[in-house]
Amino acid sequence: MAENVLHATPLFQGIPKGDLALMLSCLSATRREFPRSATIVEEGDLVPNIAILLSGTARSLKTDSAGKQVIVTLIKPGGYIGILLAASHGRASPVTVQALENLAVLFIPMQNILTRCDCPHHTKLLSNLLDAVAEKALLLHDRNDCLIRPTIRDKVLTFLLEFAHKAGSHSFTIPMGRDAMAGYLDVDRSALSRELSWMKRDGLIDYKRNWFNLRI
Amino acid sequence: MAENVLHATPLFQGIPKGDLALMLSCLSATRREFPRSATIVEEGDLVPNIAILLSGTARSLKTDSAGKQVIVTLIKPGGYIGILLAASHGRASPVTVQALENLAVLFIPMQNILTRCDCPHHTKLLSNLLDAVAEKALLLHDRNDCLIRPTIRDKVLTFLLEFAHKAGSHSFTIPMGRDAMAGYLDVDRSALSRELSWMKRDGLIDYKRNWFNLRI
DNA sequence: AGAAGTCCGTTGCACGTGCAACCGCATACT
DNA sequence: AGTATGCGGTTGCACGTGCAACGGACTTCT
Repeated sequence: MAENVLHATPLFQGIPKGDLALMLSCLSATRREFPRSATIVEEGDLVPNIAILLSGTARSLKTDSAGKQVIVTLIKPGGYIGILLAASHGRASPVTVQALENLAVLFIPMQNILTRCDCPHHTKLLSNLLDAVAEKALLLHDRNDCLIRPTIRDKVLTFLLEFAHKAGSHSFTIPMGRDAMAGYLDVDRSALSRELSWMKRDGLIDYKRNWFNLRI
Repeated sequence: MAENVLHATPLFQGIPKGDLALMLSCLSATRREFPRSATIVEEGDLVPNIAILLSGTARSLKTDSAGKQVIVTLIKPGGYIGILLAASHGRASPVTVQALENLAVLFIPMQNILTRCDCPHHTKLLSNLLDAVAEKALLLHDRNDCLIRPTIRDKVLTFLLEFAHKAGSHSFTIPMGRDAMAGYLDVDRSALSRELSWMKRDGLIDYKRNWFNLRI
């Protein structure tokens, strides 16, 4: 079961299923379990391992200057914990990662990924790792692109154009509801609904629930 | 001269100066020149090479939905062009990179970095590359952290706390002026000045120009 | 010294948007 | 069928902030 999740994870893509177990032992990957509401990474920790979530869900959150807790991301099976921190040298974690349910996590020491060993597909693994880190960065870049727009309308247009670009069509469905969309764009949900209807009124877009159509 | 810039660049840190030339030829690095206002990367391009700016300055910009051009970053000698795109597989560039002056650029095919060759310090190079990509991602993360705060005061506090954390002190100097700070936080400069003086009035911070002191 | 430029702070005003509350419409469950 | 729940749209209001314009402190150049 663990292997199924791993094989679907981008880090091990392109690596034959039969070679996975060999690679994992070569990399000294270790499996650990965490009970519900345990802390996997604490704010300020150094992270020498890549962690892959095998089962359960976790969340990363940051403590505000006022002590308020801000949820940053939700991590699902197949997702990474601290991949950026492990890839970077000596960066302290800006977030705390908590288990929302009982977790099974696979740890892989970053050092073992960097140091070439004799097991097969190591080049592929490195390439995948680099790809995963770069992809994370590009996703952050995409969100920044939306966040820096001055008005909600601009944010929404940037957001939708990115989806249209990926879909290769003016018409597409987004994989989230209004709440998540508002959270991503960092705007109030009702303000987002208001602006969306104004944009429809102005003939910029058409939409119904999660389906959108750009008329630009 | 090119080697001086390269040796200072994070990608080649920890690699003895004497071995650099050998590595570059092993990696098939090629040097190219660009005249002022030339385009190095176009929006939508695929980027198979890491590019390191040897001399001159460049900027990356993005064309708005309204056709307006938004400046994203400024690139100085020793800086990278398209490192995230080269590290990611098949991602099209979201930005255009333009030469602001005459440029000298060093191109290194990403494939040659990934595929282990016999030249020394290749592991170090890979580690450095991963580190550079992760660092870029973490910088984007830090900025996101500021951008998602609801008010200017929250943004400023997050921004300053990050600096205080890095400096290890409540008192520090930031390497940018009000314009750049306002740009980073994506707020109006005058609104930033206003909020800063209110925060001083409220006893939260003290400051003078680029010097700040947190009293929290 | 005078002029011009740069950087930063101040302020009046208007507009965008966060906030709260409410409603309509689905789907799911008993 | 009736109720509960979740999601999305609507609206009045107040407040934060973008915007524009101006002034002061400081630097640079002629």
